Amino acid sequence: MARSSAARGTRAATLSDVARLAGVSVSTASKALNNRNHVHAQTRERVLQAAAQLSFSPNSLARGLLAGRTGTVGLLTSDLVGRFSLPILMGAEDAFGAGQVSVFLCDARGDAIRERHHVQALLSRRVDGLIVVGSSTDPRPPLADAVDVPVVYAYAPSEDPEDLSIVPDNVGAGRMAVEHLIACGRTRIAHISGARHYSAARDRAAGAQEALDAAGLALVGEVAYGAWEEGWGRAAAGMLLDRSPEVDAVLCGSDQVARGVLDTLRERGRRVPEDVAVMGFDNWDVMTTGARPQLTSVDMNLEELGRAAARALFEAIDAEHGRGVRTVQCRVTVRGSTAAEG
Amino acid sequence: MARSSAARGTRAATLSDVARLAGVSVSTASKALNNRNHVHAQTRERVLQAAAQLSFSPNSLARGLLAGRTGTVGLLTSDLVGRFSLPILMGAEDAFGAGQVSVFLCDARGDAIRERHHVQALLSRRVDGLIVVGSSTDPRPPLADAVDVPVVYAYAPSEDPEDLSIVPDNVGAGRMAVEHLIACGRTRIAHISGARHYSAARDRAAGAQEALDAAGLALVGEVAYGAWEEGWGRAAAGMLLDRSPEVDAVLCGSDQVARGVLDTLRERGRRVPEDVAVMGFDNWDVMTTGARPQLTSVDMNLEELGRAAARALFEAIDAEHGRGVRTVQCRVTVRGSTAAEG
DNA sequence: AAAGAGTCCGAAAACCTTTTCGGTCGTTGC
DNA sequence: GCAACGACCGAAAAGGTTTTCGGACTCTTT
Repeated sequence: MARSSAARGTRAATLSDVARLAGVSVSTASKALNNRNHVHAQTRERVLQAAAQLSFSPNSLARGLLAGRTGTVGLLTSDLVGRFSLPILMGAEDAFGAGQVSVFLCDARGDAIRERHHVQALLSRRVDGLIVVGSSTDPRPPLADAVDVPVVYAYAPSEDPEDLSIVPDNVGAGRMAVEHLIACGRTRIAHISGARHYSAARDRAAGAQEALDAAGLALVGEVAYGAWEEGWGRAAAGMLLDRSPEVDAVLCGSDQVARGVLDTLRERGRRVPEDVAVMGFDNWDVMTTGARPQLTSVDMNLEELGRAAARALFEAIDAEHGRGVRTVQCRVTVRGSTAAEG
Repeated sequence: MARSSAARGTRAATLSDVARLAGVSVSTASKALNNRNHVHAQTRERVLQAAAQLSFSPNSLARGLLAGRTGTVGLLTSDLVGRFSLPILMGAEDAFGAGQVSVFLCDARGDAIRERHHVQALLSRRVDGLIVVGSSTDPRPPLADAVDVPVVYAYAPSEDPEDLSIVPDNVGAGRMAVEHLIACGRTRIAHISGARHYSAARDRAAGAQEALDAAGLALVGEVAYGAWEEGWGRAAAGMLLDRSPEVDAVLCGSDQVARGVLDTLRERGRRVPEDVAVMGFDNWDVMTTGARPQLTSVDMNLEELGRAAARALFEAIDAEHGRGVRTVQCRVTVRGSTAAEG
């Protein structure tokens, strides 16, 4: 008895068992189960019945060993707790799940040693490909090991331009946000962002500036960089109102920052959206729908990003491996904090 | 050429390649790499060098096929986006990651069909065990298929008491919370909870009542069941203050509800924690640290729960399969909303 | 009746590793 | 010098599946 638990039965049925029960050879049983050519209908029926009776399920290990393909991919993330890797992971699982692919999940915790360890383990399990999900949109070093399967970097691009990376379009997101505010009739727009050393913060600000330039507008004050926290939003909004009371819209670096800004505006007696429109980034539902009024936000389309990464990996497995950085479009989700009727 | 991408090299090195390069047989190479008995030190060295030169990594499929053990487990979750499955998943990955175990991640999206599909796929990949993570603490039906590997249910217990389930101690959490409030000197405690049809809400309320009884206190008003949302917290707090203005502490069903309660208290001019103490459940950092004042909360110890599930699965694989429902203790994380000096 | 065509089935190799068992060689003790 | 023994290495089987190839059988055609 290899398995020791009393609750569990004997070992799983094998193809030989099915063949024996059906009174045919293993090769015939295999062909019958895989709908291969030239098996008598009656024979096939017997085999199918035998397989059902034994609740046979083919051993993927043996199959993978033979085929040189396992139908598995590795998903290497850097911060499972993080807010961003999760929807990506979800999208990837989604795109794979329909087919015959299973996903190995690994969390490197931002530790290079652990990452190499995981990569080695995945390679030894003969994954068909790898998706590497970063924890911020800042570029990350490529995998340390030589990997003989395709790799797609998601969210954080690889520093090596020869690698294939799929990232959100932060510049476009900034542009879209300002365009939305302008469409709402706002002209005196301020920008309270997150931590300056994040490329996401700088890219969004750059996109916002593009849209302002295109409309012949100027930002109210400077971009206020700080932290991705509500507290920063509250503090920055206070300073903004002191210095530039004429502001009629605040673009915030994240939904959390926006929540803080909303709090300060409320306390200072500014009505949202009548006096000041507010919007954030990320479209994190728990932040946006809990806010008063509900928060307009730019959705970074992370699930779609995950799906795109999965699709790209499929392509790379089956055909040619792409290169360079591809971006995924974002979209504005309008709620009460910018729409007057909200 | 099995692999078609030009960027990738030829197929991975196999043990035969190593043996050939080292000038020994495959069996000797195997023994050398696995530190088996009776291999000449010099021979072993040659083999190791050859393996390094070819960057050989043993094929886990072949190994698993032979050993009857794959060193993989399936992690079946019901809502990957959800807030609760993630830390559990993280803890499980943590406990496994140290060893030689890899994790297959599957998300059933609460769909029974998809769940069966995933279970079948996992079984065909010959996982050594399964962890099933629910999306709420309400009991869930056991897996539909007969599974010949150990299964551990985490967060949501199985309806079958013969299964092994590991869940947070919601009753204890409610008790702890009230004990903390009492320790802070509060005696007029109200409870604004979440949706009534969640066992988590009812269990926490029951635990809270136990602690009140033990202290000879009565709840202010009834338990206010509603929804797990900030909006409900705001509304319920308003009603509470209208009906029972003497209240000096509000225990909230979740951190989100607590955030709403805090908002209303602030607007009504009640100081927190001086006039009214507030606490929540879940200890969701983004909710607790963003709040003003920062929110005291009961941490459900979900990562520990994930680790416990992983450990229990290990035991079940190696030895005997446990049964019944085990609970994981919670702990209070004190912040400014109950501690006067915060 | 014989040959040919077609239909179906089975034997065997292949995938890669581990383990068991047998074999070779040198050495030691008598 | 011979037997026994120890140290080391190699052959082979096992694990489960898929695929190729050849063989056997049936049916048709001449």
